[in-house]
Amino acid sequence: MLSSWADSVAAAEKAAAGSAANNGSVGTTSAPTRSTYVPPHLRNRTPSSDPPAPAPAPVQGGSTFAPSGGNRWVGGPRSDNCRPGYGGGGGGWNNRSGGWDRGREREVNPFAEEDNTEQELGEQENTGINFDAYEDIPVETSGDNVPPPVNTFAEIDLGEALNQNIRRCKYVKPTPVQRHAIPISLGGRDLMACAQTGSGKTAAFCFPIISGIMTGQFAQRPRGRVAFPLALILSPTRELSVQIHEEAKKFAYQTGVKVVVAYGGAPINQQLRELERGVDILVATPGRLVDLLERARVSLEMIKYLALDEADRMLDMGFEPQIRKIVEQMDMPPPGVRQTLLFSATFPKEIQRLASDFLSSYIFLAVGRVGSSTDLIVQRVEFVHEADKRSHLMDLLHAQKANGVHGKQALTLVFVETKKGADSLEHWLCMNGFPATTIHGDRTQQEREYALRSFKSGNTPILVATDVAARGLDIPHVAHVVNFDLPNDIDDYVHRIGRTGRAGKSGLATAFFNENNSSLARALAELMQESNQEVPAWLSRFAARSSYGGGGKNRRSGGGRFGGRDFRRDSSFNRGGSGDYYGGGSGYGGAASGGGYAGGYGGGQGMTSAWD
DNA sequence: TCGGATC
Repeated sequence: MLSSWADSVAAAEKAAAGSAANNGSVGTTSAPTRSTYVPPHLRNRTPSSDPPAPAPAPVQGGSTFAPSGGNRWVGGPRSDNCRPGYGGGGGGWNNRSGGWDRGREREVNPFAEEDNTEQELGEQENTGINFDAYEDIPVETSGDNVPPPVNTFAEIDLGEALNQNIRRCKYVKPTPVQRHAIPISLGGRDLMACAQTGSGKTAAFCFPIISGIMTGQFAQRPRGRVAFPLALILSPTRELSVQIHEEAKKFAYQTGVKVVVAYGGAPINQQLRELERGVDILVATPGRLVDLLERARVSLEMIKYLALDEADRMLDMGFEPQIRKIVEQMDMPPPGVRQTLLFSATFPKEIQRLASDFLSSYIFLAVGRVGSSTDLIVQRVEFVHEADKRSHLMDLLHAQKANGVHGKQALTLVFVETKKGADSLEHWLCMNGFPATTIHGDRTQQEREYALRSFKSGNTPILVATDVAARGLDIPHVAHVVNFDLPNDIDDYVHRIGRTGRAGKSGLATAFFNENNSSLARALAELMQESNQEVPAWLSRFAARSSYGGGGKNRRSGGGRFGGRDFRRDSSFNRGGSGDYYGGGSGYGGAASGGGYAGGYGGGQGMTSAWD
């Protein structure tokens, strides 16, 4: 029993060994300060020979940042016997966006660190991209006049600077979502896209935005106290915004397109200074953006592109008011004037209906996950009473350890329901000899980011997390996701298990189920069946017992193999019935042609696709 | 209910 789990992890680890590490890049992306507006495509013409920048003008509101609140930003994270000491080397706010180092105006090469990483990891790390796994991805598009997909980056005119960054990223061929979404976006169309994280969707919306900003003729934007971004990318968690920012900086390197991130929990002054130096693409979490808008430090008047990542989360109960405020009640241009791109792995139909308020004549795109026909995530459900969860987890971890499955190449991500529960489980694991850390909303931002780094590096190979880590985070080498507490919503389950099995690799997801999870039984059983997983008989019995009579609370919403379905086409939805839960079958399959491999880029061993 | 998201 136990050994079979461990074997699965071992298999997952083996398969996962190919994905290249994606260490966060570090550095500043500061364009030289200019007194007059220069179109982005004319900026940074000769970056390598840029003369040293003149001393920057004094920054409004005090040029030295002093953490006025006192210790919150100064000290390390709380000391835990489990968390390695905070030696000052790796942490600190000045580490990422470089706001403390204003004298240095040259754009830092975001690829520098990665080259080292790749060498460290060695060749075997880079041979595992499973190209075959996505030749038969099911794809559905709907809407009027859908632009045809492309098979290579070369077919798209993204401009030389962007093409060079694509080569630097070692992207060889576009992923399915990129093949479809990029031509749609370049065609100026609004888009609602269902695609799993790890399917390359960040690039899918960043490439067209960057390209559009480079080639577009935009009115001159005043420099000064108010920032006028041309593109806005919103995401539901701070860490995800950080991740998108880091990726976008790579894509925008030496294009002259300036990407700035703004999120809460971090000192705002630094972000304000970045904004004052000019911003083309603003990546933000909703709360901090609202703050900036209310302070009149950002105007959305010039927005040409609006992208919502994890769009279904952004439009659910908790976030919708803030999103409506940003999108509808400030100075954002209306749909049809701006271009709107919505991305998520799941798209409940009710949310699709809400989202259509933000869109104009949009195209719906659904891309199945990699290897959807033979799902690469092995899902297991164990019946575990509440009181037995800890010891059961311990059994799993011991079995993994006995199999030598631990450390950097086999990270274990444990999801729990509450923040207190996360702390308590982390403490308990540490007491029992398993190096663990935790990420949740009660920790300071500094602690959260430190925990994530420590986990990614393998330093703390167990991460106990709330749903803050469920969506979008790109953590290579997560071999095992444990749903210690199952979520109430099947979509959250889909997002959680999506932290493993990335980039066409396999992964293992174990869920602890008991009578408290009855309401999830049906949706879980259906999801597992749909993805060719073994459904325990006892779970089927739970599912039968808790039948809701159709499309009630736990409606299937498109997190499965096919990634969703356009609610505009779903007559049963429009009739208010429930009938077709999956919307599978008929509409799928045609558009994604395989083959067409660009070939020429990185060459040889090091080549990867655009998954990460 | 929980979780996340500004100060």
